[in-house]
Amino acid sequence: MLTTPLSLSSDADPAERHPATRADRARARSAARREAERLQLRDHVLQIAQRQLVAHGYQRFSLREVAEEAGYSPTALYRHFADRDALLKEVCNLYFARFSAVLAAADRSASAPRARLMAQAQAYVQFAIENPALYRLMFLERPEMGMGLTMEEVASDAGFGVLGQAVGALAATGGIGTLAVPQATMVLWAGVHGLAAMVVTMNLLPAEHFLAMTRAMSVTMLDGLQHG
Amino acid sequence: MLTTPLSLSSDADPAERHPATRADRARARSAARREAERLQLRDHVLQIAQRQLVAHGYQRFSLREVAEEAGYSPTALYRHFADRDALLKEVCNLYFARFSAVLAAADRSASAPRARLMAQAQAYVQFAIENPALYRLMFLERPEMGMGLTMEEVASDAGFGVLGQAVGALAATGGIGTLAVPQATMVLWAGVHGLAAMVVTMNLLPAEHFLAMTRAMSVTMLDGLQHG
DNA sequence: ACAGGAAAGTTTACACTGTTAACATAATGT
DNA sequence: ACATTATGTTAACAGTGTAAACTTTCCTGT
Repeated sequence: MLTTPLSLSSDADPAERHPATRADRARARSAARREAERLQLRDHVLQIAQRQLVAHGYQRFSLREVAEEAGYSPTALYRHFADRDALLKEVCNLYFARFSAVLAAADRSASAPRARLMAQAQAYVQFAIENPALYRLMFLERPEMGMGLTMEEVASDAGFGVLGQAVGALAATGGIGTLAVPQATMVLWAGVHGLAAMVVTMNLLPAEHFLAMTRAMSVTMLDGLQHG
Repeated sequence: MLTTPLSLSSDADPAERHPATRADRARARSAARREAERLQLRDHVLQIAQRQLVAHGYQRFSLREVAEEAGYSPTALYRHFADRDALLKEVCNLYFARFSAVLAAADRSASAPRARLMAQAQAYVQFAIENPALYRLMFLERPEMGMGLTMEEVASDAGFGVLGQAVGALAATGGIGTLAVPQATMVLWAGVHGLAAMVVTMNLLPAEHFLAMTRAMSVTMLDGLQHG
Protein backbone atom coordinates (compact mmCIF):
# COMPACT_ATOMS: atom_id res chain seq x y z
CA MET A 1 0.00 0.00 0.00
CA LEU A 2 2.90 2.29 0.64
CA THR A 3 5.28 1.17 -2.06
CA THR A 4 2.78 1.10 -4.88
CA PRO A 5 1.89 4.78 -5.14
CA LEU A 6 5.48 5.72 -4.46
CA SER A 7 6.87 3.62 -7.26
CA LEU A 8 4.11 4.96 -9.46
CA SER A 9 4.95 8.55 -8.72
CA SER A 10 8.65 7.90 -9.18
CA ASP A 11 7.74 6.45 -12.55
CA ALA A 12 6.07 9.70 -13.49
CA ASP A 13 9.20 11.49 -12.48
CA PRO A 14 10.53 13.09 -15.70
CA ALA A 15 14.12 12.50 -14.60
CA GLU A 16 13.64 8.75 -15.16
CA ARG A 17 11.05 8.50 -17.89
CA HIS A 18 12.20 5.13 -19.22
CA PRO A 19 13.06 2.72 -16.44
CA ALA A 20 16.02 0.45 -16.97
CA THR A 21 14.57 -3.01 -17.10
CA ARG A 22 11.47 -4.22 -18.94
CA ALA A 23 10.31 -5.82 -15.70
CA ASP A 24 10.16 -2.38 -14.11
CA ARG A 25 8.00 -1.04 -16.89
CA ALA A 26 5.67 -4.01 -16.70
CA ARG A 27 5.42 -3.61 -12.95
CA ALA A 28 4.59 0.06 -13.26
CA ARG A 29 1.93 -0.52 -15.86
CA SER A 30 0.42 -3.30 -13.80
CA ALA A 31 0.18 -1.05 -10.77
CA ALA A 32 -1.33 1.69 -12.87
CA ARG A 33 -3.88 -0.69 -14.33
CA ARG A 34 -4.87 -1.95 -10.90
CA GLU A 35 -5.19 1.56 -9.61
CA ALA A 36 -7.39 2.42 -12.57
CA GLU A 37 -9.57 -0.61 -11.90
CA ARG A 38 -9.85 0.43 -8.32
CA LEU A 39 -10.90 3.92 -9.23
CA GLN A 40 -13.35 2.60 -11.78
CA LEU A 41 -14.92 0.38 -9.16
CA ARG A 42 -15.14 3.28 -6.73
CA ASP A 43 -16.85 5.35 -9.38
CA HIS A 44 -19.25 2.57 -10.17
CA VAL A 45 -20.21 2.14 -6.55
CA LEU A 46 -20.50 5.88 -6.10
CA GLN A 47 -22.85 6.16 -9.03
CA ILE A 48 -25.04 3.40 -7.66
CA ALA A 49 -24.99 4.99 -4.24
CA GLN A 50 -25.96 8.34 -5.69
CA ARG A 51 -28.82 6.80 -7.62
CA GLN A 52 -30.15 4.95 -4.61
CA LEU A 53 -29.79 8.04 -2.48
CA VAL A 54 -31.96 10.15 -4.74
CA ALA A 55 -34.34 7.22 -5.24
CA HIS A 56 -34.96 6.19 -1.64
CA GLY A 57 -33.90 9.29 0.22
CA TYR A 58 -31.32 9.61 2.91
CA GLN A 59 -33.19 7.85 5.65
CA ARG A 60 -33.61 4.59 3.80
CA PHE A 61 -30.28 4.62 2.10
CA SER A 62 -28.73 1.23 2.76
CA LEU A 63 -25.15 0.16 2.34
CA ARG A 64 -26.17 -3.42 1.88
CA GLU A 65 -28.50 -2.52 -0.93
CA VAL A 66 -25.77 -0.61 -2.69
CA ALA A 67 -23.49 -3.62 -2.38
CA GLU A 68 -26.20 -5.89 -3.71
CA GLU A 69 -26.82 -3.75 -6.78
CA ALA A 70 -23.10 -3.44 -7.36
CA GLY A 71 -22.78 -7.21 -7.18
CA TYR A 72 -20.63 -7.41 -4.07
CA SER A 73 -21.05 -8.81 -0.65
CA PRO A 74 -22.02 -6.19 1.92
CA THR A 75 -18.65 -6.10 3.58
CA ALA A 76 -16.68 -5.76 0.37
CA LEU A 77 -17.36 -2.05 0.25
CA TYR A 78 -15.36 -1.61 3.41
CA ARG A 79 -12.21 -2.15 1.37
CA HIS A 80 -12.99 1.01 -0.55
CA PHE A 81 -14.85 3.17 1.95
CA ALA A 82 -14.28 3.45 5.65
CA ASP A 83 -17.96 3.18 6.48
CA ARG A 84 -21.41 4.20 5.39
CA ASP A 85 -20.84 7.84 6.16
CA ALA A 86 -17.58 7.95 4.25
CA LEU A 87 -19.38 6.61 1.21
CA LEU A 88 -22.10 9.20 1.52
CA LYS A 89 -19.50 11.88 2.06
CA GLU A 90 -17.95 11.05 -1.29
CA VAL A 91 -21.30 11.23 -3.00
CA CYS A 92 -21.65 14.56 -1.28
CA ASN A 93 -18.36 15.86 -2.59
CA LEU A 94 -19.25 14.85 -6.11
CA TYR A 95 -22.39 16.92 -5.98
CA PHE A 96 -20.75 19.75 -4.18
CA ALA A 97 -18.63 20.39 -7.20
CA ARG A 98 -21.66 20.17 -9.44
CA PHE A 99 -23.61 22.48 -7.17
CA SER A 100 -21.00 25.21 -7.11
CA ALA A 101 -20.70 24.89 -10.88
CA VAL A 102 -24.42 25.51 -11.19
CA LEU A 103 -24.14 28.57 -8.99
CA ALA A 104 -21.19 29.85 -10.97
CA ALA A 105 -23.09 29.41 -14.22
CA ALA A 106 -26.05 31.32 -12.82
CA ASP A 107 -23.70 34.03 -11.67
CA ARG A 108 -22.28 34.40 -15.15
CA SER A 109 -25.76 34.72 -16.64
CA ALA A 110 -25.97 38.33 -15.47
CA SER A 111 -23.65 41.25 -15.07
CA ALA A 112 -25.12 43.64 -12.51
CA PRO A 113 -24.36 42.46 -8.97
CA ARG A 114 -27.97 42.49 -7.96
CA ALA A 115 -29.00 40.46 -10.99
CA ARG A 116 -26.16 38.03 -10.35
CA LEU A 117 -27.36 37.45 -6.83
CA MET A 118 -30.94 37.00 -7.96
CA ALA A 119 -29.85 34.43 -10.51
CA GLN A 120 -27.77 32.60 -7.93
CA ALA A 121 -30.66 32.43 -5.51
CA GLN A 122 -32.92 31.07 -8.22
CA ALA A 123 -30.38 28.44 -9.24
CA TYR A 124 -29.80 27.56 -5.61
CA VAL A 125 -33.43 26.76 -4.91
CA GLN A 126 -33.76 25.12 -8.30
CA PHE A 127 -30.99 22.72 -7.33
CA ALA A 128 -32.77 21.87 -4.11
CA ILE A 129 -35.96 21.27 -6.07
CA GLU A 130 -34.25 18.95 -8.50
CA ASN A 131 -32.11 17.09 -5.96
CA PRO A 132 -33.91 17.18 -2.64
CA ALA A 133 -32.25 14.12 -1.15
CA LEU A 134 -28.84 15.43 -2.09
CA TYR A 135 -29.49 18.89 -0.73
CA ARG A 136 -30.70 17.32 2.46
CA LEU A 137 -27.58 15.22 2.75
CA MET A 138 -25.27 18.10 1.95
CA PHE A 139 -26.74 20.82 4.13
CA LEU A 140 -29.23 19.35 6.54
CA GLU A 141 -28.43 15.83 7.51
CA ARG A 142 -24.71 15.54 7.81
CA PRO A 143 -23.03 18.89 7.97
CA GLU A 144 -19.58 17.37 8.47
CA MET A 145 -19.98 15.81 5.07
CA GLY A 146 -20.72 18.98 3.26
CA MET A 147 -18.09 20.96 5.05
CA GLY A 148 -16.04 20.97 8.15
CA LEU A 149 -15.85 24.72 7.93
CA THR A 150 -17.38 27.51 9.89
CA MET A 151 -20.13 29.49 8.27
CA GLU A 152 -17.88 32.46 7.62
CA GLU A 153 -15.31 30.33 5.89
CA VAL A 154 -17.95 28.85 3.67
CA ALA A 155 -19.40 32.23 2.88
CA SER A 156 -16.05 33.81 2.16
CA ASP A 157 -14.42 31.60 -0.38
CA ALA A 158 -14.48 27.89 0.39
CA GLY A 159 -17.48 26.54 -1.47
CA PHE A 160 -19.54 29.61 -2.13
CA GLY A 161 -16.92 31.81 -3.59
CA VAL A 162 -19.32 32.97 -6.26
CA LEU A 163 -21.78 34.17 -3.68
CA GLY A 164 -19.18 36.06 -1.70
CA GLN A 165 -17.75 37.64 -4.83
CA ALA A 166 -21.15 38.79 -6.01
CA VAL A 167 -21.85 40.29 -2.61
CA GLY A 168 -18.48 42.00 -2.78
CA ALA A 169 -19.35 43.42 -6.16
CA LEU A 170 -22.66 44.62 -4.79
CA ALA A 171 -20.90 46.27 -1.88
CA ALA A 172 -18.59 48.04 -4.34
CA THR A 173 -21.61 49.66 -5.98
CA GLY A 174 -22.90 50.74 -2.60
CA GLY A 175 -25.62 48.13 -2.56
CA ILE A 176 -24.90 47.17 1.03
CA GLY A 177 -25.71 49.45 3.88
CA THR A 178 -24.20 49.06 7.30
CA LEU A 179 -23.49 45.34 7.17
CA ALA A 180 -20.06 43.98 6.37
CA VAL A 181 -19.64 41.72 3.36
CA PRO A 182 -19.33 38.42 5.28
CA GLN A 183 -22.40 39.21 7.35
CA ALA A 184 -24.42 40.21 4.33
CA THR A 185 -23.31 37.03 2.58
CA MET A 186 -24.41 34.95 5.50
CA VAL A 187 -27.78 36.65 5.68
CA LEU A 188 -28.41 36.05 2.00
CA TRP A 189 -27.28 32.47 2.22
CA ALA A 190 -29.37 31.74 5.30
CA GLY A 191 -32.44 33.20 3.66
CA VAL A 192 -32.17 31.10 0.56
CA HIS A 193 -31.17 28.11 2.62
CA GLY A 194 -34.38 28.46 4.57
CA LEU A 195 -36.38 28.18 1.37
CA ALA A 196 -34.29 25.27 0.16
CA ALA A 197 -34.82 23.51 3.47
CA MET A 198 -38.56 23.95 3.05
CA VAL A 199 -38.36 22.56 -0.47
CA VAL A 200 -36.54 19.53 0.80
CA THR A 201 -38.77 19.03 3.81
CA MET A 202 -42.20 19.41 2.29
CA ASN A 203 -42.05 17.99 -1.18
CA LEU A 204 -45.73 18.46 -1.76
CA LEU A 205 -45.87 22.01 -3.01
CA PRO A 206 -45.26 22.81 -6.68
CA ALA A 207 -41.83 23.99 -7.70
CA GLU A 208 -42.99 27.26 -9.22
CA HIS A 209 -44.34 28.22 -5.87
CA PHE A 210 -40.94 27.99 -4.27
CA LEU A 211 -39.28 29.78 -7.13
CA ALA A 212 -41.72 32.66 -6.86
CA MET A 213 -41.06 32.80 -3.15
CA THR A 214 -37.35 32.79 -3.83
CA ARG A 215 -37.78 35.86 -5.97
CA ALA A 216 -39.77 37.61 -3.27
CA MET A 217 -37.18 36.70 -0.68
CA SER A 218 -34.29 37.82 -2.84
CA VAL A 219 -35.69 41.23 -3.63
CA THR A 220 -36.70 41.73 -0.02
CA MET A 221 -33.25 40.95 1.28
CA LEU A 222 -31.44 42.93 -1.38
CA ASP A 223 -33.69 45.91 -0.79
CA GLY A 224 -33.13 45.53 2.91
CA LEU A 225 -29.38 45.48 2.50
CA GLN A 226 -29.47 48.57 0.36
CA HIS A 227 -31.63 50.67 2.66
CA GLY A 228 -29.93 49.41 5.80
CA MET B 1 -63.72 -0.28 23.13
CA LEU B 2 -66.93 1.02 21.67
CA THR B 3 -69.24 0.67 24.61
CA THR B 4 -66.93 2.09 27.21
CA PRO B 5 -66.50 5.63 25.92
CA LEU B 6 -70.13 5.74 24.92
CA SER B 7 -71.36 4.84 28.34
CA LEU B 8 -68.89 7.31 29.75
CA SER B 9 -70.12 10.11 27.58
CA SER B 10 -73.72 9.24 28.30
CA ASP B 11 -72.74 9.46 31.93
CA ALA B 12 -71.52 12.98 31.38
CA ASP B 13 -74.81 13.79 29.74
CA PRO B 14 -76.47 16.45 31.96
CA ALA B 15 -79.88 14.93 31.27
CA GLU B 16 -78.90 11.90 33.31
CA ARG B 17 -76.47 13.24 35.88
CA HIS B 18 -77.17 10.56 38.49
CA PRO B 19 -77.49 7.12 36.95
CA ALA B 20 -80.18 4.89 38.29
CA THR B 21 -78.31 2.00 39.82
CA ARG B 22 -75.19 2.03 41.98
CA ALA B 23 -73.68 -0.59 39.67
CA ASP B 24 -73.85 1.88 36.84
CA ARG B 25 -72.01 4.50 38.84
CA ALA B 26 -69.34 2.02 39.87
CA ARG B 27 -68.95 0.92 36.28
CA ALA B 28 -68.56 4.48 35.09
CA ARG B 29 -65.96 5.30 37.71
CA SER B 30 -64.06 2.16 36.87
CA ALA B 31 -63.95 3.06 33.22
CA ALA B 32 -62.85 6.57 34.07
CA ARG B 33 -60.10 5.28 36.30
CA ARG B 34 -58.82 2.94 33.60
CA GLU B 35 -58.87 5.74 31.09
CA ALA B 36 -56.93 7.92 33.50
CA GLU B 37 -54.37 5.20 34.00
CA ARG B 38 -54.06 4.83 30.29
CA LEU B 39 -53.49 8.54 29.81
CA GLN B 40 -51.00 8.61 32.64
CA LEU B 41 -49.04 5.81 31.02
CA ARG B 42 -49.10 7.60 27.69
CA ASP B 43 -47.80 10.73 29.34
CA HIS B 44 -45.08 8.79 31.10
CA VAL B 45 -43.92 7.19 27.88
CA LEU B 46 -44.09 10.48 26.06
CA GLN B 47 -41.92 12.18 28.65
CA ILE B 48 -39.34 9.42 28.39
CA ALA B 49 -39.47 9.59 24.62
CA GLN B 50 -39.00 13.33 24.66
CA ARG B 51 -36.04 13.05 27.02
CA GLN B 52 -34.36 10.41 24.89
CA LEU B 53 -35.04 12.39 21.76
CA VAL B 54 -33.24 15.47 23.04
CA ALA B 55 -30.53 13.29 24.57
CA HIS B 56 -29.65 11.07 21.62
CA GLY B 57 -31.04 13.08 18.73
CA TYR B 58 -33.54 12.01 16.16
CA GLN B 59 -31.33 9.62 14.25
CA ARG B 60 -30.55 7.38 17.21
CA PHE B 61 -33.94 7.59 18.82
CA SER B 62 -34.99 4.02 19.53
CA LEU B 63 -38.41 2.72 20.36
CA ARG B 64 -36.95 -0.27 22.13
CA GLU B 65 -34.86 1.92 24.36
CA VAL B 66 -37.89 3.97 25.32
CA ALA B 67 -39.74 0.77 26.17
CA GLU B 68 -36.82 -0.44 28.23
CA GLU B 69 -36.61 2.76 30.26
CA ALA B 70 -40.36 2.75 30.73
CA GLY B 71 -40.18 -0.82 31.99
CA TYR B 72 -42.17 -2.45 29.22
CA SER B 73 -41.44 -4.98 26.56
CA PRO B 74 -40.72 -3.40 23.19
CA THR B 75 -43.99 -4.36 21.63
CA ALA B 76 -46.09 -3.14 24.52
CA LEU B 77 -45.92 0.42 23.23
CA TYR B 78 -47.86 -0.65 20.18
CA ARG B 79 -50.98 -0.79 22.32
CA HIS B 80 -50.69 2.93 22.87
CA PHE B 81 -49.03 4.21 19.72
CA ALA B 82 -49.48 3.00 16.19
CA ASP B 83 -45.76 2.95 15.46
CA ARG B 84 -42.52 4.76 16.04
CA ASP B 85 -43.54 7.73 13.97
CA ALA B 86 -46.85 8.11 15.76
CA LEU B 87 -45.01 8.27 19.04
CA LEU B 88 -42.64 10.91 17.74
CA LYS B 89 -45.55 12.80 16.29
CA GLU B 90 -47.11 13.09 19.69
CA VAL B 91 -43.88 14.35 21.17
CA CYS B 92 -43.89 16.82 18.33
CA ASN B 93 -47.37 18.05 19.10
CA LEU B 94 -46.47 18.57 22.73
CA TYR B 95 -43.63 20.84 21.80
CA PHE B 96 -45.57 22.56 19.11
CA ALA B 97 -47.84 24.00 21.72
CA ARG B 98 -44.87 25.02 23.82
CA PHE B 99 -43.19 26.57 20.81
CA SER B 100 -46.09 28.72 19.78
CA ALA B 101 -46.48 29.78 23.41
CA VAL B 102 -42.87 30.95 23.39
CA LEU B 103 -43.48 32.89 20.22
CA ALA B 104 -46.63 34.44 21.64
CA ALA B 105 -44.78 35.49 24.78
CA ALA B 106 -42.06 37.11 22.70
CA ASP B 107 -44.71 38.87 20.67
CA ARG B 108 -46.26 40.32 23.81
CA SER B 109 -42.89 41.62 24.96
CA ALA B 110 -43.12 44.51 22.52
CA SER B 111 -45.81 46.77 21.13
CA ALA B 112 -44.59 48.19 17.83
CA PRO B 113 -45.10 45.70 15.01
CA ARG B 114 -41.49 45.81 13.97
CA ALA B 115 -40.29 45.22 17.51
CA ARG B 116 -42.75 42.39 17.90
CA LEU B 117 -41.40 40.68 14.81
CA MET B 118 -37.82 41.16 15.93
CA ALA B 119 -38.63 39.62 19.30
CA GLN B 120 -40.38 36.70 17.64
CA ALA B 121 -37.42 36.02 15.39
CA GLN B 122 -35.08 36.09 18.35
CA ALA B 123 -37.29 33.73 20.33
CA TYR B 124 -37.64 31.47 17.33
CA VAL B 125 -33.92 30.96 16.90
CA GLN B 126 -33.47 30.76 20.64
CA PHE B 127 -35.88 27.85 20.70
CA ALA B 128 -33.91 26.09 18.00
CA ILE B 129 -30.72 26.68 19.96
CA GLU B 130 -32.19 25.24 23.12
CA ASN B 131 -34.00 22.30 21.52
CA PRO B 132 -32.13 21.37 18.37
CA ALA B 133 -33.34 17.79 18.19
CA LEU B 134 -36.91 18.90 18.62
CA TYR B 135 -36.69 21.64 16.06
CA ARG B 136 -35.18 19.18 13.64
CA LEU B 137 -37.99 16.74 14.24
CA MET B 138 -40.67 19.36 13.97
CA PHE B 139 -39.51 21.24 10.90
CA LEU B 140 -36.79 19.32 9.16
CA GLU B 141 -37.08 15.61 9.57
CA ARG B 142 -40.71 14.70 9.43
CA PRO B 143 -42.82 17.47 8.04
CA GLU B 144 -46.01 15.45 8.25
CA MET B 145 -45.51 15.38 12.00
CA GLY B 146 -45.24 19.06 12.48
CA MET B 147 -48.04 19.87 10.13
CA GLY B 148 -49.98 18.47 7.29
CA LEU B 149 -50.68 21.96 6.11
CA THR B 150 -49.49 24.02 3.22
CA MET B 151 -47.10 26.80 3.93
CA GLU B 152 -49.73 29.46 3.48
CA GLU B 153 -52.02 27.79 5.95
CA VAL B 154 -49.26 27.65 8.48
CA ALA B 155 -48.30 31.23 7.92
CA SER B 156 -51.85 32.49 8.10
CA ASP B 157 -53.24 31.18 11.33
CA ALA B 158 -52.63 27.49 11.97
CA GLY B 159 -49.54 27.36 14.16
CA PHE B 160 -47.97 30.70 13.56
CA GLY B 161 -50.91 32.91 14.17
CA VAL B 162 -48.76 35.29 16.17
CA LEU B 163 -46.41 35.75 13.26
CA GLY B 164 -49.19 36.42 10.77
CA GLN B 165 -50.89 38.84 13.13
CA ALA B 166 -47.71 40.79 13.71
CA VAL B 167 -47.11 41.00 9.98
CA GLY B 168 -50.68 42.17 9.58
CA ALA B 169 -50.09 44.86 12.17
CA LEU B 170 -46.94 45.89 10.36
CA ALA B 171 -48.85 46.09 7.11
CA ALA B 172 -51.42 48.33 8.77
CA THR B 173 -48.70 50.84 9.61
CA GLY B 174 -47.46 50.73 6.04
CA GLY B 175 -44.42 48.68 6.90
CA ILE B 176 -44.91 46.35 3.96
CA GLY B 177 -44.34 47.50 0.43
CA THR B 178 -45.72 45.67 -2.54
CA LEU B 179 -45.89 42.21 -1.00
CA ALA B 180 -49.15 40.79 0.34
CA VAL B 181 -49.34 39.79 3.98
CA PRO B 182 -49.16 36.02 3.44
CA GLN B 183 -46.18 36.37 1.15
CA ALA B 184 -44.39 38.68 3.54
CA THR B 185 -45.11 36.27 6.36
CA MET B 186 -43.67 33.41 4.41
CA VAL B 187 -40.54 35.33 3.52
CA LEU B 188 -39.94 36.25 7.14
CA TRP B 189 -40.57 32.74 8.28
CA ALA B 190 -38.32 31.20 5.67
CA GLY B 191 -35.51 33.55 6.56
CA VAL B 192 -35.59 32.74 10.24
CA HIS B 193 -36.13 29.10 9.45
CA GLY B 194 -32.93 29.12 7.44
CA LEU B 195 -31.01 30.31 10.46
CA ALA B 196 -32.73 27.82 12.73
CA ALA B 197 -31.89 25.04 10.31
CA MET B 198 -28.27 26.09 10.44
CA VAL B 199 -28.36 26.10 14.21
CA VAL B 200 -29.72 22.60 14.22
CA THR B 201 -27.36 21.32 11.57
CA MET B 202 -24.06 22.69 12.76
CA ASN B 203 -24.12 22.70 16.48
CA LEU B 204 -20.55 23.79 16.75
CA LEU B 205 -20.90 27.53 16.59
CA PRO B 206 -21.72 29.56 19.71
CA ALA B 207 -25.30 30.56 20.29
CA GLU B 208 -24.63 34.30 20.45
CA HIS B 209 -23.31 34.11 16.94
CA PHE B 210 -26.62 32.84 15.64
CA LEU B 211 -28.58 35.33 17.67
CA ALA B 212 -26.55 38.19 16.28
CA MET B 213 -27.11 36.84 12.80
CA THR B 214 -30.79 36.61 13.55
CA ARG B 215 -30.84 40.29 14.37
CA ALA B 216 -29.03 41.15 11.15
CA MET B 217 -31.39 39.01 9.15
CA SER B 218 -34.48 40.46 10.82
CA VAL B 219 -33.56 44.08 10.25
CA THR B 220 -32.52 43.32 6.69
CA MET B 221 -35.80 41.66 5.86
CA LEU B 222 -37.92 44.23 7.64
CA ASP B 223 -36.08 47.04 5.92
CA GLY B 224 -36.48 45.25 2.63
CA LEU B 225 -40.20 44.84 3.14
CA GLN B 226 -40.59 48.50 3.95
CA HIS B 227 -38.67 49.85 0.96
CA GLY B 228 -40.15 47.31 -1.44
C1' DA C 1 -71.83 -16.02 40.40
C1' DC C 2 -70.06 -17.29 36.40
C1' DA C 3 -69.03 -17.66 31.40
C1' DG C 4 -67.40 -14.70 27.74
C1' DG C 5 -64.68 -11.22 25.97
C1' DA C 6 -61.93 -7.26 25.63
C1' DA C 7 -57.61 -4.97 27.11
C1' DA C 8 -52.72 -4.97 28.29
C1' DG C 9 -48.42 -7.09 28.07
C1' DT C 10 -44.99 -10.67 27.00
C1' DT C 11 -42.56 -13.93 24.18
C1' DT C 12 -41.19 -15.23 19.84
C1' DA C 13 -39.97 -14.39 15.28
C1' DC C 14 -38.83 -11.94 10.93
C1' DA C 15 -36.52 -8.98 7.97
C1' DC C 16 -33.78 -5.53 8.12
C1' DT C 17 -29.48 -2.34 9.39
C1' DG C 18 -24.07 -1.25 9.95
C1' DT C 19 -19.93 -3.28 11.24
C1' DT C 20 -16.07 -6.61 12.89
C1' DA C 21 -13.37 -10.86 12.67
C1' DA C 22 -11.81 -14.91 10.43
C1' DC C 23 -10.98 -17.07 6.40
C1' DA C 24 -10.10 -17.83 1.03
C1' DT C 25 -7.90 -16.64 -3.07
C1' DA C 26 -5.72 -14.53 -6.54
C1' DA C 27 -2.15 -11.23 -7.93
C1' DT C 28 2.17 -9.30 -6.85
C1' DG C 29 7.04 -8.33 -5.04
C1' DT C 30 11.39 -10.45 -3.81
C1' DA D 1 9.39 -20.68 -5.14
C1' DC D 2 7.86 -18.28 -1.24
C1' DA D 3 5.93 -14.61 1.35
C1' DT D 4 3.02 -10.78 1.21
C1' DT D 5 -0.43 -7.83 -0.02
C1' DA D 6 -4.89 -6.79 -2.12
C1' DT D 7 -9.59 -8.11 -2.60
C1' DG D 8 -13.07 -10.71 -1.76
C1' DT D 9 -16.45 -13.76 0.92
C1' DT D 10 -18.83 -15.99 4.87
C1' DA D 11 -20.18 -15.98 9.61
C1' DA D 12 -21.41 -13.46 13.42
C1' DC D 13 -22.86 -9.59 16.60
C1' DA D 14 -25.63 -6.03 18.27
C1' DG D 15 -28.91 -3.23 16.97
C1' DT D 16 -33.54 -1.65 14.72
C1' DG D 17 -38.99 -1.62 13.81
C1' DT D 18 -42.80 -4.45 13.65
C1' DA D 19 -46.28 -8.52 13.22
C1' DA D 20 -48.38 -12.82 15.20
C1' DA D 21 -49.43 -15.82 18.86
C1' DC D 22 -50.01 -16.52 23.50
C1' DT D 23 -51.00 -15.07 28.71
C1' DT D 24 -52.94 -12.79 32.06
C1' DT D 25 -55.88 -9.65 34.04
C1' DC D 26 -59.79 -7.23 34.43
C1' DC D 27 -64.51 -5.90 33.13
C1' DT D 28 -69.20 -6.90 31.53
C1' DG D 29 -73.71 -9.07 30.52
C1' DT D 30 -76.60 -12.79 31.78
